[in-house]
Amino acid sequence: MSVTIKDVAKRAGVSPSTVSRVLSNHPRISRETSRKVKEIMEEMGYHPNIMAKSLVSKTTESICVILPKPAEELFLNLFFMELIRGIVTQANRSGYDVLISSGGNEKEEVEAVSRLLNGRRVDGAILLYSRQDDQVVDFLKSNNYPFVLVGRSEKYPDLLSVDTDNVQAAYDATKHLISLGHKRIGFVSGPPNLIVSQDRMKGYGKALADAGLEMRKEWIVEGEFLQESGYRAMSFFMNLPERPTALVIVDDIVSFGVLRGLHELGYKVPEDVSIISFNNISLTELSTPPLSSVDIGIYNLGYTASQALIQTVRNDDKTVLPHRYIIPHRLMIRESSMYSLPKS
Amino acid sequence: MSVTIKDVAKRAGVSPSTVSRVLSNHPRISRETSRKVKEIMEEMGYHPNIMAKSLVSKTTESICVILPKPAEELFLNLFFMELIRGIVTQANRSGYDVLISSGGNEKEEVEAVSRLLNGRRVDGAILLYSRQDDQVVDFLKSNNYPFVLVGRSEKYPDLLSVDTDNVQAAYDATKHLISLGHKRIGFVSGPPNLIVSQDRMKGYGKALADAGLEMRKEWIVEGEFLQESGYRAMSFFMNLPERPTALVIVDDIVSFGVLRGLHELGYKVPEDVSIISFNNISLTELSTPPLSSVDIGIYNLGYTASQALIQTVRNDDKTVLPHRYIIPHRLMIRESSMYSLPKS
DNA sequence: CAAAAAAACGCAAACGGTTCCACTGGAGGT
DNA sequence: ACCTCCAGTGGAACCGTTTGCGTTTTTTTG
Repeated sequence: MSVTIKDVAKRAGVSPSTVSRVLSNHPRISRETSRKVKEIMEEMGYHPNIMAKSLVSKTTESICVILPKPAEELFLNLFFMELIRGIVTQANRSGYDVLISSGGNEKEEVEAVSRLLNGRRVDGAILLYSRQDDQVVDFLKSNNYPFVLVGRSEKYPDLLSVDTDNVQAAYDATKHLISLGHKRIGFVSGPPNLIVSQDRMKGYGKALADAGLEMRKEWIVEGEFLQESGYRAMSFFMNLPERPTALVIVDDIVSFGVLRGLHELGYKVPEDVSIISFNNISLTELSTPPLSSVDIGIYNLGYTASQALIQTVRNDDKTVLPHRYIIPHRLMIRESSMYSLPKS
Repeated sequence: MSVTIKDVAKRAGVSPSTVSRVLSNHPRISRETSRKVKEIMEEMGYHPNIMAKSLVSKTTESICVILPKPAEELFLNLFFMELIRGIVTQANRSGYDVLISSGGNEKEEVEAVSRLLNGRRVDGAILLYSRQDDQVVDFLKSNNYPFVLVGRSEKYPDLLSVDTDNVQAAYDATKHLISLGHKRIGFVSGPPNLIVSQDRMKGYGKALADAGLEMRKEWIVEGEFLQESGYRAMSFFMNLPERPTALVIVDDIVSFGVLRGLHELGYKVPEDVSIISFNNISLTELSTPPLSSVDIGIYNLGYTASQALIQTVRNDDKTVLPHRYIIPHRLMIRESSMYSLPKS
């Protein structure tokens, strides 16, 4: 069928071993033989069978990325595209392939990742999200498989991971609003079991506390990473007797919903309500008004994650050296928070 | 190291062949043996080695999707995320894995796809874009590898492909604008070597012709699938002595740029200029004003593509039955084109 | 110039499965 | 009681590579 190493060997009058050694340019192959074999390979259209190779070498030169539980919801987010782009670019650059997998629920995720790792189809995994108590992490950890987490785990603080300092990022964002004179600052959060929601909430609270401002329960709502969440949050906030004048929002996508809600209720951004959110996906600058956002370097997160993982799996002694890579963030101030509250 | 079929066999007191047969539940294995072997597999934590399996079965149960040339630009688009989501979902559902690959340029794409297919790492490929003269298509076609095209090829009309009827879609969109009373309708196109640009332009032209309207060269601009393109198009259009009153725009992302340009120049949408674009990515409904868009069922495109490909590779006699799947489109009319031109 | 060292290459055993073919034992047919 | 047939299983070759070790050839060296 397809031309194998043996065919090449026969044609070149050498042994298969020699051909193999030419392939991996082994030091003890003569210039001459190497040249000749390569020529014949070219001529016969030889391509190494990757499966056979990984069978014996016990390494697949590929990694997988596990999409979070409700891929249907979250996948919509530009966030993941950016991340994947970073991962794929880096991986391909290092000669690795990337395999994408998703599961309808956490159990299916575990099954998928088990099939992939246990079946030796991939060398390692990248997890795009860290839930509070993640079965996938448990699995990977207990089987001692190489993996890197984009985010962080509370249960295992010492994992190989790449993350944003979300507490600090939220702190900075909140402080920015405070510096504009706001005293009543609300927070629109994501799913409470996501570490990222918790961290950002924490930074928000810390900034308020440091400024001597009160943090009111009714100024905090939880939701999903969906536009609807922002929209619903608005009808709630705006019916309050005492409304927040500024909002920290857990994700840009939610901000879009907030924007729409505010618009429909007749409020102006930033005059009536100033807002700032996280991730700085493209499009934040295109909304009206353009959204202030904390750029967390998504592409970079993916790129770094891939790099860290591949470095680990390449390491022969397979010791996963735990390390937390923190990707720097920075505030992108745009119109949605370019308004200082008049002193009243 | 890891528990193999032989370990299980030994422990169960049967031969490896039998274990293998249990795995693929071969008809001629007794209930009893099957039960027992399965029990032992469970107990020992056996997982089949996928590489070994594909080495002999010559099938990998995985496909790859090739990201278009400048992944860095286009990847940004929500379009691809939706598509990939559809592909991955369907593939996983059919027990297939999906491998993502990108290349810096067309040659690298060919190399990647060659490595993957020739190296027997994947069974088939999905191409996300059809350029005018695509080397990847040439490669796949001439090597007789199974693949499906999302889009269409002019060179080979008879490929397995899934597509939108872009001519008709553009026709419908344009006709919609005409029905609102517009006579001066412009077109913002994408890269001219992309079939999709050409088709949409064709439909646009056809609708104009059918309505007896003129199609002026200066009302057509070409660009990229980028916001900037839309932005630039606006400064051009709006400096024309005779400006179009409505625009058909090749992609939603470009519309966002158009919107910004128009906003900065002080024009109102839809009163001064009505616009409609293609793809209906989420966020079209969130812009101000919400964008009219032709929904082309992106997720469905991906889902169908994956289905078609897997069906093909599963077919033993590997004959790729050419077929064009057309995914239906539909107009989503929103505020950006909800304005009838006053009779003047 | 012989011996030792180095260089270049071949042999064969893996890697973990699948599958064709052969073998066994019991059921059914005559 | 003998033959046939078939369900159930085992044996062994093979898929296409890699690699440790041994063998041959060449070069170096005393």
